[in-house]
Amino acid sequence: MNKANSLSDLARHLGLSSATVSRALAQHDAIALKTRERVAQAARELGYVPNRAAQALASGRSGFVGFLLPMRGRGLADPFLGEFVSGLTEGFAAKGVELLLSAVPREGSELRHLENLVTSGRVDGIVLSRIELDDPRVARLRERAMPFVAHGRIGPDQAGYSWLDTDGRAAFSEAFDLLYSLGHRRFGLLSIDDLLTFRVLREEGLRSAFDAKGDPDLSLRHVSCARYDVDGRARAIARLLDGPKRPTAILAIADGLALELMTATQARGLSIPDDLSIIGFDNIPAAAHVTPGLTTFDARIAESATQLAAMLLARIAAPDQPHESRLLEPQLVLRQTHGAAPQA
Amino acid sequence: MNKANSLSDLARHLGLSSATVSRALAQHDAIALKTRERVAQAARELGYVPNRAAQALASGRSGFVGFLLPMRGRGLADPFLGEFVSGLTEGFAAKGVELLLSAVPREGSELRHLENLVTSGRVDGIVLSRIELDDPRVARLRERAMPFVAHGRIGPDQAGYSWLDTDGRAAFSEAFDLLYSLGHRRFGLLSIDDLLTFRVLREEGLRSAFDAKGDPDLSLRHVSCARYDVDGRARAIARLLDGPKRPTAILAIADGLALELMTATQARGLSIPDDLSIIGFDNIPAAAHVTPGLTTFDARIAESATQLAAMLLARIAAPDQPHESRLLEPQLVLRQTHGAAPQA
DNA sequence: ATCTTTTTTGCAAGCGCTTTAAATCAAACT
DNA sequence: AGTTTGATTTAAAGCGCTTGCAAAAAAGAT
Repeated sequence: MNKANSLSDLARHLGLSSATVSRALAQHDAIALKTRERVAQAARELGYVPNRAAQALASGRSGFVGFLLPMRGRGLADPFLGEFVSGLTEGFAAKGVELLLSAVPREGSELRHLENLVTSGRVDGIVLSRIELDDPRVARLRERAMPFVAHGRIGPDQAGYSWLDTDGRAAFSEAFDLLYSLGHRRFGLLSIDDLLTFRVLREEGLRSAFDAKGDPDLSLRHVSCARYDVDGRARAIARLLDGPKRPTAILAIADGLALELMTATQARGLSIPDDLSIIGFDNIPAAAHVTPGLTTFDARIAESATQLAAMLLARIAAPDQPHESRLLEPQLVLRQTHGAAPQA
Repeated sequence: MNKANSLSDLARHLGLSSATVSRALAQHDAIALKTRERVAQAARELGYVPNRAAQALASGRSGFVGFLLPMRGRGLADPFLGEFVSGLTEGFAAKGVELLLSAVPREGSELRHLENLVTSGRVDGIVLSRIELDDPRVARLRERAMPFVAHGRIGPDQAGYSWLDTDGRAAFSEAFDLLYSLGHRRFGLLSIDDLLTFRVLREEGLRSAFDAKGDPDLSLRHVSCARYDVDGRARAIARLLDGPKRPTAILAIADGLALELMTATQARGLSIPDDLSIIGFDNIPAAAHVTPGLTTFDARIAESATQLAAMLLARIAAPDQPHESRLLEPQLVLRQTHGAAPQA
């Protein structure tokens, strides 16, 4: 009962050819069921584990799947990404596939990085997140015929690739309507500069609900900041809070910003929600732990990721199937940062 | 200027043998510098990217490095793991190595999973975290001669493998002394059941500082809970807070527990730090955002991870070098959860 | 100019698996 | 017994790279 370290060891032990053993282990149905069982049994006994590199070279498939981890910002320490990648990992693990975490360098071209990842054959498929309008990565992967799925849509053109998104547009409309019904008329929007589609869609949602009211008393102060610029964020928040006619309700494009806004608000001695109502988006864990608890939308991050993982594996298995898209409805989580508008 | 998809394409284009080209790209110094440059240039122009699977098969090294991601608990949504893995990824990326995130199934043997990872040749090295006393993974990897580094020590035997740890023992002594000097005499310790070495060491640190005082007025209520059991944690916290002679100062083995303790404390209408002082460990981001800010030790998680990455790459490059170990001194971050003991 | 020595390059043999096409075998018909 | 057919298995050719060893070229020594 010595160990079998290669297919041919195993084949010799069984008195079979390595071709048969290979097919048997892959559950090819050209191989008699009895043989398949015999092989599986022997493999188990001899502790045979196939060599991944050899499989990859021969088959052209690495058995890995990639995720581009942006190294600007906080990486996985960002609660959103942490939960997202965790969900991905779990989704893939369920099918025995592993995630390759490919760090996108702070500077240097992300596209070149992606290109290299693809042509080196390190991965069989890729998960794209933080999709931008007309994201060039999508175009590139399509050219290269590399299976991928996107967390988010690239804009008007939503066909020709598989995506999953959370309906931030509907959510922001809903948030506006809620606050309006609570008497708020002076609104603020705290957003980011980047052309990420999620921000564009959420802004649209707010704007359309705002316009739908046709209320002349309504006002909206819209400020935005660079995503990774701490000072810039502080300045944006200051513009929102310190100007004349401060808004009584602010929507933040994501929970991270909402949390910073809360801190800044409290630092100014204002009360939440008595002086200011705040609603965020994502429902990161910290949203529940902060005081008062942040009212926000649950984006079901981990679940989205798990679904994306399954979608990607399906694409890899059948690249010619039509593309699939899913739009999840975020759920409003009512905590303590929203309330009636203050009396003038 | 058509693309070169394989080494031999490139070699043909250059009028060299593929052996020379291979060596040139690897910066072998048996190859003339001029040739190396010529090859590099051509590779760039023809967009040649080596096939990773072929390299792996031929060289016996995959070019990947593995991390076992525990799927019990919150995965990467755990702020500690998120920051840790992020630091790892960054450390490896600096050397062009990618991290394979291998999810350890909720049930099933972690050891078997590890064994499989090793013998399939998917990774050249492994980072182990959450080390237990006499961690069997360490023994296993040693047997298999697979390079690895550990975040933490396995216990008394601290040689024979490379590790990096944060000195939680010293930290907990320091925390105790601080609280003692603030007048606290009734202490609590909120800990976990698992045989993770970090908890054992931190407990030792507290205990030794406690014993060193030899103060008969001192008391210590020590409770612990299963790590992944929400109810269990709540019960443990209740035992700490609701008994007679409630402690006036509690050390939590990690920030996650400290945060839950804070919430529970406030839910009971107690004031922090007026009624109860709390000190945690790790300095996860939430520790700064919570109100009042949590006094804790900065474990420099990301930095530890980055150092571990470098240590692992060094081991892979030179497996016969002596083992290295590093002990980082955590820094006490004074925020608002510690204060003078309440008057009896 | 010849013989060494040192540099530089090439030959060829794998690495361990998958896969195409062909061979073998057993069963089922004439 | 001779075919035919369908079910199984095998031989062999790679996949694209690395690397030990040998050969060729260049440089130095005599």
